[in-house]
Amino acid sequence: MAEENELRYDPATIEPKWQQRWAADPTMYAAEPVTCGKPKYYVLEMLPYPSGQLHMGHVRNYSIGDALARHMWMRGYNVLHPMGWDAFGLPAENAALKNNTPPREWTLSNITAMKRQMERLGLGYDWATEVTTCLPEYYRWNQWFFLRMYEKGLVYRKKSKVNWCPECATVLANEQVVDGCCWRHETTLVEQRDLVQWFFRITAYAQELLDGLDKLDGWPEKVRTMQRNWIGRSEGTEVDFFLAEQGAGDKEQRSDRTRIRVFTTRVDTIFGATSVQLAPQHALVAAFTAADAKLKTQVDELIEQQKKAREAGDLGAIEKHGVATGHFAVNPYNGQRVPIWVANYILADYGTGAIMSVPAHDERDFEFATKYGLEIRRVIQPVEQGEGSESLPFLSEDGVLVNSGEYDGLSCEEAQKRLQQVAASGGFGEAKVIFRLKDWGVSRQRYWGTPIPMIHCEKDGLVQVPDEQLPVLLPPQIEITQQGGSPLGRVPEFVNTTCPKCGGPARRETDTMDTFVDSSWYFYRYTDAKNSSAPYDPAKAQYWFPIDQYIGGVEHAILHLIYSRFWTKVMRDLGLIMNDEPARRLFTQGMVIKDGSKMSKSKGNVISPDDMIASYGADATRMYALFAAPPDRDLDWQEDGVAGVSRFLGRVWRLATKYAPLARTGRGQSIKAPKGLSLKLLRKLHQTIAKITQDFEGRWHFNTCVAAIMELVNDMQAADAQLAAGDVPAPVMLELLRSLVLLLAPFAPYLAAELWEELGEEGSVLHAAWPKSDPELAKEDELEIPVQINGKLVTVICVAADASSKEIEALALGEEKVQLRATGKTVVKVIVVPGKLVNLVVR
RNA sequence: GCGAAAGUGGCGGAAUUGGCAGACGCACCAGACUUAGGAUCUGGCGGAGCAAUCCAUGGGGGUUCGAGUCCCCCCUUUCGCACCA
Repeated sequence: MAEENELRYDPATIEPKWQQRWAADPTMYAAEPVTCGKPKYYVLEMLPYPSGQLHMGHVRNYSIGDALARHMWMRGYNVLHPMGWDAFGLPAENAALKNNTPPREWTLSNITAMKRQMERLGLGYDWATEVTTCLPEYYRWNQWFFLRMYEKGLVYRKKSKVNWCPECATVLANEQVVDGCCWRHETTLVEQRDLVQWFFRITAYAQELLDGLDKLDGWPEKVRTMQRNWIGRSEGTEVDFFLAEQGAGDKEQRSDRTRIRVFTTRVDTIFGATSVQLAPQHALVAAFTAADAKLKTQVDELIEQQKKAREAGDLGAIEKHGVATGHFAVNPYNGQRVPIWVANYILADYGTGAIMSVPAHDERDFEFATKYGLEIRRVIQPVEQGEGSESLPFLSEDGVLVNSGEYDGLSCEEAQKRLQQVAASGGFGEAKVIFRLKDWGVSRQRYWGTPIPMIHCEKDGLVQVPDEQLPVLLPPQIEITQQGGSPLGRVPEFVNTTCPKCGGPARRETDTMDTFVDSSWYFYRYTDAKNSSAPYDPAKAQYWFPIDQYIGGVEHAILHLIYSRFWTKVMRDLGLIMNDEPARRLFTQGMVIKDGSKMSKSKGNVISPDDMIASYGADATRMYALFAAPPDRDLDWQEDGVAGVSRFLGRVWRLATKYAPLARTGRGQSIKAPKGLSLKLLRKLHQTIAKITQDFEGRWHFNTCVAAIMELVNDMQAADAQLAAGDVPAPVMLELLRSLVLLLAPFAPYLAAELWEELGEEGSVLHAAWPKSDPELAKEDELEIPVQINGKLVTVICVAADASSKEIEALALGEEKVQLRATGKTVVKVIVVPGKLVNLVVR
């Protein structure tokens, strides 16, 4: 029995042994000083929220990052591979409510548990640079940045309609509203409330955020497209229509008139404007309805329709309704009076919340005008009359103006320029670029977040907390309740303070910051995590940045990844870094699914990493996560597959332990002109090295890397009888096993460490040099190449690797099967692709 | 509706530049060893056929000596955007 156990791969023994040894050396995964002279490599996985449990998505994410980090270590790079915790946020407060545990305790104990899981997985992080965002030593720098940004005019406060999630009892950023619902509560409709809020002026960087995307060629096109859409740049013109008051005629002074500013991308069609459409929430509508109860009812109906559509998550499909206000507006270009309508398809928060309606040249306006019988006036004629060019709406900008007074005959493009100039000189409009991107609302009426470091003084107004008073600490003892308003507002010791300017009594700001502030710059902190006098040393950040490879889920394509790009640009403008972008390359891994759908508690299809590790070990679990699918695709978790990888690791273990004694005796001897089995296996080895090395450099198809290692092991195992008979000399065996272990090291670090020791190697496999493929050895001397007739496979011939086309052709034509098929026919053409195939065209 | 990605055995997937379709693994079948192991080893495993062969990469067309790969049309799935004026 005991003897049998020895012949068995037992990760439950091997892995904890190494885990203990590694834990005893905390510098094992530490980066070297910036002066070390090695090229640097910063590999980063997105930091997790400390929910208390790693899920398979984490395991996959970190297995990819860890394999890359280990590979780069072995390639001789100075590697920074850190980990931290995105530790502020609502779940801690919910847990506090449920279990009566303070958020801080709950969060910190979750961190301990998850860190243990990570260590059990054997992930190579330098814990000396660990960042925990809920600790004062971190969040004080959120406050510090807030103040610097305030000083630069990048932080401001305004009363505005905000997205309010009744479930979270707090405000949400635009980015956190998904289909009109809360991103955390997918069925909870977000309400609009009027609140005074703090904002970051991300729109100041809108153009740069957009332009930067073109240079981020190491990012997935998908993510760049999503960000482009989100930023939503649009070039056009703002034009003032004037309210034509009843009876006022044209006598009134232009300056006294009420302006209705509209935004349009097609000012060239303005002579075709037959109405002005206002969003139901437009300020002018409020003025109209105040004097018109019937209109008010109708407008309220429109607002209700919009709300319902939002609820259905389908604002785009809303049926267009509108109501005429009875008021009129004057087109500034031709003085024409057009009716003012209110319509449910006009968005209050885009552009000016008002449009000119040109039914002849806009699909939506056409639909609306048709429905309500509004005039449709063509003002653009196609350059070339073609089929369909006469039908309306005519949307192309490839045309010339008609029915447009002095502008007739101009091309659309020319007309746009001219009309913009006219508007500007006439003082009733201007060329304008607008963005869909809105400023980032960061106020949250929650407890578990970074306190905003501002003070309200009756005498001095808004006053910054002086730097030397940072951090503004979260009060430790607080009763978490579900009632609305800022929880900090209920803690008098927190709220009541003195004004730093006048020394008089004052009140602290009680809002906390959105947790996306925390994750916008955490990766800079890793470079200098213990710094207590600055967020980080700019020299260290400059050495490490940009991040060479960032790895995470595509769900952060907008929120986190746009905020951190913004933050990087702000820090650059504060002189704290030199780079424009945080990460050179971004990799978005696919989801881990089970039976075709996302793992979730409600579906009961959640696979626990702990269970997998307990059954098959960390190596098998990690390796399966890399083997089951290419990393950018979704991965269907199949436990039988993990068992298969575990069996494979067992084969490796048995093979290596069986031949390690022989291999050890080969140390120091050189391999001379290998032949026969030695040559065959060495050739396979060097092909495998080349394949895997290449994959790490570009494609990242780790599934085929693992498959390649399996092929190598299968070849060795198939030769077991010959190996046992001593057909392969000791130095060759050493080369084979040593390289096998090195290739395995990024994917199965525990087994690699164990076998490295078994082979009698000194030092850690982590810093052993990655094997180099010898192209001479990898080259086949004989090739099997297919012979086709008219593209159909007929036979396979064996030729020398350096055979000429003529030789190959002769060989192919001499084949019995070929002759049989070719009799009575003419060989029209012979195609020989050296090293690939022969194709005979016969007729 | 617009845009992107994808569609290959019973399953996950491979085929990096147009060149032997199905590597590697799972599941399954047969056998060996032993006999109760989630063990190991050997062999088989897209379909039809005794076979030679033929048919097969969502469907249809095309380019080519040759197409899973390139082009056109269509279908399905997933994701993103969706009255953005």
